[in-house]
Amino acid sequence: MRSHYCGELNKTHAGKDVVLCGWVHRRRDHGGVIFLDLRDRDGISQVVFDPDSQESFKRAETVRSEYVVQVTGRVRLRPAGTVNLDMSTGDIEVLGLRLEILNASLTPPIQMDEHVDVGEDIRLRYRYIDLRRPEMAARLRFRSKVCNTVRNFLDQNGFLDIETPLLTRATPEGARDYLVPSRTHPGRFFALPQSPQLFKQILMAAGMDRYYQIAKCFRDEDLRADRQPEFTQIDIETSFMNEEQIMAINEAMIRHVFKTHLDVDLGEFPRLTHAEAMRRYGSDKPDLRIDLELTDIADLMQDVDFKVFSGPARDSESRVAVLNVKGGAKLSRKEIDDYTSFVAIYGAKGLAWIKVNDVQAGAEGLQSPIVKFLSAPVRQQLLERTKAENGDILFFGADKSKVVNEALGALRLRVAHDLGIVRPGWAPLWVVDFPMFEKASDGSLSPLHHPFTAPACDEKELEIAPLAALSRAYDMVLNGTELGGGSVRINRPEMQQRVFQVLGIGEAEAREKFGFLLDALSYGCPPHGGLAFGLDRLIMLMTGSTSIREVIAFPKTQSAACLLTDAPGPVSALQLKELNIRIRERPDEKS
RNA sequence: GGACCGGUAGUUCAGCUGGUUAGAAUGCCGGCCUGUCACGCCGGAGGUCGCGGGUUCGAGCCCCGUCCGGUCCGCCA
Repeated sequence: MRSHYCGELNKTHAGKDVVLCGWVHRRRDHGGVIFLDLRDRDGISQVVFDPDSQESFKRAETVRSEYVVQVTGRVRLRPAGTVNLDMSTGDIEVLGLRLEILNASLTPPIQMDEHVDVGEDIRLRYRYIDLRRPEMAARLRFRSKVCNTVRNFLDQNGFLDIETPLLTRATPEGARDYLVPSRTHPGRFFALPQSPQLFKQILMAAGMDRYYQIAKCFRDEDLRADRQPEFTQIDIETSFMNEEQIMAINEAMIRHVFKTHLDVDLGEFPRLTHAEAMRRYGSDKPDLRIDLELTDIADLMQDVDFKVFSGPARDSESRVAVLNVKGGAKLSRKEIDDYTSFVAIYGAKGLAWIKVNDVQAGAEGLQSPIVKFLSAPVRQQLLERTKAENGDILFFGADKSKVVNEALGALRLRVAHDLGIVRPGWAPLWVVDFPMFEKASDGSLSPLHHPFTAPACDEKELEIAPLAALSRAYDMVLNGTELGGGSVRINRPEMQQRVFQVLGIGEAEAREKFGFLLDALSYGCPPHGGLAFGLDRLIMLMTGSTSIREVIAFPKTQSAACLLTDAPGPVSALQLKELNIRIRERPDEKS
């Protein structure tokens, strides 16, 4: 039907007869001459119809936006002065000799016009039109090409692409599962996998040595701009490699992807320990494009009441830290108030601040509601330790560590974006030496990664001081986004049991839920580890998209619905009966 | 579960302190136009102001509820 894509034509095709198929992007009817911008997946070419070919000219008068047409014509250089430098095909045009209308279109709800941005609900409802837009087509193409590069890279490094089941067991830990009722086992349910974690470990036990999969994962949790209920991971696992080797090969892969598709050299990724990341940036996924850092000052503030900072009474979990915002003294009272409400989202009760006008002038040089509570030596040390200079503003956090980290960590990002001091480019890093466990609000321990992560200590140390134990986990972070995370796994059943124990999962319960894993570890499971990348987030970052939905063909809305198909939908009484399911109250069905 | 923003023509939006017949741009329809490229010019059609209730002489505007879309907190081992 077609000889060329619209976007591939250029000067070298001049004089050639071509057949193009595509959508009418725009029609410009000048009465005696009609221009059609014809668009396909690949780009846009201008087709000209003039009255010399009467039949096609007449037909060209009738076509409208988004009609699907086939054009037979001849490529020619555009007349002098009519070259369009903004178009990749702007040197040429196609003289239309024949025009076939393959299908008509209603007036589209989305204008194919880069100057109008349509609401996202309309875009999702009419996704097939939205995806015709060149930016969207380009993003999906980019995604496809990156996947291809990843597959080739892993294939060349000996990784096998192995599929794991989508119908699997519910795991009560972690995120909420999407459940699938079993017809053949009344009252029982499959769960869609939150990740292929256990299957890939079992593949290692099975001697597959190196595995990868571009895998769909499902989590029934509330959505965000960078979170979808179903999403895609580049899932990787290897045997007989330590964390250094695993990190090296994954770093090489990401570096290769950036070089291939963005011509960016990411260089060697720096490393930060989890503790250092929290201390300096208040975050376990710091954006290193921002130079601002937190400074601890608990020792300086020993004699200062936390009320000065609007914080709760001091205790063993407290942290006192300062964020020095370079050049921030120009912030207005209104802006500071806005930041105060901003940190309140993260639980901070207030936001004390000091504008540094003149470091030499003592209290006189500092503009602040709290400076009167600080002695001269404290002021002096504060300025020295935060490396404050004239024109800076210091923001204080004094609260539970968690609150200080989250509030000042988020403030750091927010202020840097507002002030435009985020360095352009790419800032990758590894975060390592994560703690094994953290204390939940009810006092119980929960794993920081997942319960199959190997500790960096032996069983005895783990038992004595679980909160002090570090894990053999690592996260890859890029520009403040967690791109992927992984670990060396536990490969001996005794250690796995011990970790379950620390987590309060008894032996019987562990057997019931993870017996198959413990068995697999008991029959000669090699040392192994791996990593999983969020493919959607990777593509989002690489394409500069603001939402994960921009790089997914058919995403869900924030309430986890599909506006295109109107899923989830009701099912018939018969279907429910076969599944042995009764709905307690049937909610009003949408018409 | 919670906070905040939004919902008015096919689309993107405006609509003042509650007051006559709800506007603009674009798209759409008709006419004119032989070098445009967001073509231009002339004319025209197009509205359940998300939905339900309330206050009022009177509601797009105020109040209550609800639905939908979005951002965030919680949540996401």
